[in-house]
Amino acid sequence: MDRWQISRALEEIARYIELSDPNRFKAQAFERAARSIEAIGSDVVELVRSGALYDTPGIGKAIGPIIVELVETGDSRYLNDLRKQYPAGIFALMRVPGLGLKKIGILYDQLGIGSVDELEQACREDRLRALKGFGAKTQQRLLDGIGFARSSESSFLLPTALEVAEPLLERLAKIESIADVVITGSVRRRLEIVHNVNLAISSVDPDAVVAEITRASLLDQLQIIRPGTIRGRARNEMDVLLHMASPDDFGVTILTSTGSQAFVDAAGAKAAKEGIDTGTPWTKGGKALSLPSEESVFEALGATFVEPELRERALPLARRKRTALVSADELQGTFHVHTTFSDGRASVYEMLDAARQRDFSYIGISDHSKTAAYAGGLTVERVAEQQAEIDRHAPAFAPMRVFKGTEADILADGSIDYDSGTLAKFDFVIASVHSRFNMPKDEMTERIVQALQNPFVTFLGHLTGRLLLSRDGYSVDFEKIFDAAAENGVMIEINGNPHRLDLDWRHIRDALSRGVRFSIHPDAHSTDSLSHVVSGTWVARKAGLRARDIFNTAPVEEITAYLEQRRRSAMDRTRTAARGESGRGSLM
DNA sequence: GCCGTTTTCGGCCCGACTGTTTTCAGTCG
Repeated sequence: MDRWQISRALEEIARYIELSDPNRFKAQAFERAARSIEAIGSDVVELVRSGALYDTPGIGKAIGPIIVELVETGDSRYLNDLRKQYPAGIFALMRVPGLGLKKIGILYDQLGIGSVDELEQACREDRLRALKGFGAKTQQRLLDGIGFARSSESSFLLPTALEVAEPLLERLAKIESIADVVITGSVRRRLEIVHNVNLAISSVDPDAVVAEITRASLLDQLQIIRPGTIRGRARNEMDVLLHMASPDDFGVTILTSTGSQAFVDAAGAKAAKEGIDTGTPWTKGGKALSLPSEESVFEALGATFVEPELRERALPLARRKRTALVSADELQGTFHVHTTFSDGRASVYEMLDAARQRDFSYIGISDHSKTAAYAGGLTVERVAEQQAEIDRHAPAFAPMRVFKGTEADILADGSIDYDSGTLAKFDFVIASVHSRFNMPKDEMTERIVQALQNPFVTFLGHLTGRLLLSRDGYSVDFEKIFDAAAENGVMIEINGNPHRLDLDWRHIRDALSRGVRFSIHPDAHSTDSLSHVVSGTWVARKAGLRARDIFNTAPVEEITAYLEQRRRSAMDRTRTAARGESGRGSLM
């Protein structure tokens, strides 16, 4: 077991303990141990062998032996015993909004509720109200949330689907009877939430392919759902669809199984116009066409290749200049990176090192501001310490430029969580909402617009605050915010955290047309999550953005000049405003 | 369960919000 697997096992134990143990600090101890194991730089096997395990923070005489057992046997009796006490899948109840582990524990102990179906039944029979801590309102709210829980059950974040699709692709590619295989479907279109994984397979012997997949048990519950399409189940319960094609049909199968349906329909219409009969195989003038690649299909349609990310809707297919969508390797650097000064898991040094390994020519560090106490937000004194720490390490990473920033809370009244004097100490300021999410739309819009007018604000962070599959964004008037951002020269962040992907690509075109500029940020809380710039790039590509629409594709000189100029002008404006104030008799 | 220049017990990042209560517990960020 590697440290990630061990960390997941400890997390699972923590969840079970929280179900049953009134002492919440016990569960928290396992959570902390899980974080601690993730954070170790070294190999966990080596950690156990050397005995340094017990020097690791959060690991003592109870958790230590569990880790040793996991390392040595790949299993834990303690965890297995816990698993036996509860029905499999009890944690699916966590998808019901308003249900946490404590309440799930009570529901199971008192009423034997271990699934969403059983919860629904109990609510309809009015049985929850008898429980201490549950009332009529809670019962109704849970009933209302069941639909949401069900709809999210077969929904997966894109990275989860990629974790299924990519290893499967590798294993399929090694099968002798398979000539070629590619990932298609909504995963290829880089949709943020997907319901299944699709692969197109080229083979002259489809029966042999199925036999081999069965033999190697790559998927469970294999089933032919229509001629040429096989469905199976991945270990994480995700549906996988395999689209079989002969080598001459492979291009068509890639296109049709990539979708979207609207785009495929548009391609069908164009085919009809070109005199192509879209049966299997495609024929023209009674002659079968050989279309081994997607490029050859577009060629036959007399149309330019359309990037998969842009295929959500029916585009008119024609010959045109191919759009050069922004690619992740065009990003010269990024901003919005947390460290252990607030809620990040890696130190300033480790983050800078990870940025250098990605060949960034600049990196912007930004920890939370003082109001975000739950995330270890920085007091003004801590800001000074953090900046000193950055200054201490930055020279060693030259010529990479390190920018000192903050992710400052937008408070309920629209003000920023630091005064101008403190804000002036930063190279850049990301302003984000982290509290009071359920404000009425007008108030929330006004709050954000107010923040955009603060001259020190460089970027607007995760505009809607949504968390995919768990929380809708706060309601805002997008047009007003886009206009205010454009007017005040504040860039809108494309937050690449796969749980956020905020701003949504569906809104980006509108923002762009209103003159907004974008910057792709990872919202990194660990060295690994710097890679969220890649998922951020997916969003930008789906919105059709090119490199020139993205701030952080610019070279370091340009970025430095821009940030310096903007900060100077903010300081000038603050001084002018202050003079105006004192002119009216207030003391400064 | 872990931790300790306040060491072997009593704390454990914090606050808003909600629904349940009549002083609080759970959820969510």
